[in-house]
Amino acid sequence: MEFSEWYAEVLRSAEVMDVRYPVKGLYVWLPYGFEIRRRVIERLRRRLRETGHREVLFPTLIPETQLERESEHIAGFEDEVFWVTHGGLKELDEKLALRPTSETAIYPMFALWIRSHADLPLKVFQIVNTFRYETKHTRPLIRMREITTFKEAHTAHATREEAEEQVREAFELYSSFFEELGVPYVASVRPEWDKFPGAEYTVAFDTLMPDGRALQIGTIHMLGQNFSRTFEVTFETEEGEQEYAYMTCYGVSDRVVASVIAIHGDEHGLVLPPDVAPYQVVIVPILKKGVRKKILRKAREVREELSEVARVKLDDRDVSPGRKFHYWELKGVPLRVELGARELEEGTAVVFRRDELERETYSLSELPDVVPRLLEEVQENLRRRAWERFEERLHRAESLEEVREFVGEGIVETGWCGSEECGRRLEEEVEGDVLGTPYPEEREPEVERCPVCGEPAERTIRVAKTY
RNA sequence: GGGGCCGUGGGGUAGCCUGGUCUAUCCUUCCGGCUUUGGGGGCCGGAGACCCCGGUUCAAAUCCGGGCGGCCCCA
Repeated sequence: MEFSEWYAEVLRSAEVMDVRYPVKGLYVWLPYGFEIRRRVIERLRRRLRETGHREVLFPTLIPETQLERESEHIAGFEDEVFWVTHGGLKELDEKLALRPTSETAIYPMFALWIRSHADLPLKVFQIVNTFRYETKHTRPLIRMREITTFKEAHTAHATREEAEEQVREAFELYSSFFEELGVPYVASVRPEWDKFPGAEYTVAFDTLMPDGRALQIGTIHMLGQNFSRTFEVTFETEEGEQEYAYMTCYGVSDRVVASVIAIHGDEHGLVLPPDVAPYQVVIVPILKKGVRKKILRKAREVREELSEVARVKLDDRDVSPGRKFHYWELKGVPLRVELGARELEEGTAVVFRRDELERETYSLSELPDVVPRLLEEVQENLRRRAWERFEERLHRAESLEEVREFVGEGIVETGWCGSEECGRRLEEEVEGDVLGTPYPEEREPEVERCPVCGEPAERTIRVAKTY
């Protein structure tokens, strides 16, 4: 089955999202999907807090004059901003933008909050929805007009070095976050022509969808003093001078959930990493006349015991076991415990692993030890498997022909002389997008020559078809 | 930015070209009942649809125009 088709089908049948909301690019999170989303958010929220970021919440609306203060920034967004133009029947004196991103909402407040070097560093984050007037093929969680879960952090620092250090911290933070979800990635410094509007440079994380196209799943922007100059974010140094703050911002969107779904899923449906699975274990009692009550009683016992070590669901609906098996596989529950007359007699249970689709029998008494161990194994196995598949599709190419050959089926690395002209030519020649150069910066490029001009390569450059 | 295809119960579809027994097909789903339950069980009964607006026509799911929505290809 083709990826788009599979993806749409899984979102629907596993009840992640309902795509039937009657506005293009807007979708409804269903309870099951919402639980996955919530767990993904919580993991990132915890990491941000642990690294000293404090959570805030800014308004959704940004006045036009404020949004347009940074010219380069607004130029990058102006054709995709949603505007609120009326209050009731009255036209507003000043239009209000639905935030396409929050820099211009947040930094004027930074200007008020930051007075002295003692106020720095300032590190905040918020988890909000943002809006983009997408005109082309929208897709749930991948390209939406309302991004429902933008987890954006904004920081201000006294020195460039500290801001650079913050970029590295953000890189570590996101790397471990993606690792935890088993989502493989490469981090690249985006080319000049594709950086965040208004930033000095942008580091982006890209993963690969099953169809071979790259998906940007996170970005880190070094803003330098660009925005602090525009928004007058100044502080008094120890020497008593006024100086502009050095700033960074970074964010991850709903796409991270899309990548978890797409990367781990299989022909049976979702395969959820135990860390973010709403249920980690489902108990399916196999009821038979006569012993029905006994089996149910035992199943409840098992549920109580396992609840100490995992999130457990007992499915005691009056439908056939086969149907329940399919249902919970579709939902991606990592482990299934099957309990029937046979097991009851032997004091055992069958445990089925969603990732490998394999069964094994354990004694009931060892289940509380086995389950956490298996959950860890599933988590690790998904991560490892995903990385293997990812690396298989990381290609190296010396010539344009080779780049062209691989560009539809993964990320291609080749040499680059460093000129924008060659970068853009490369995109045209191979019908792909330049993702950028490796971050952290490599010592020597692996490919010796730029395949476009033939000059010695200064950097490795990555190309892929993108979403 | 350019081009193409499509919209029928909750999901997937037949019908549309050639307007009229369409009182709209089939599968699935859902509800009630009985019977079942070790990989989507069976039987009986029931519920549920022509995207919206306008036009052509005696007559529109079907033809025409627009809107909204979806999918695909190319740049």
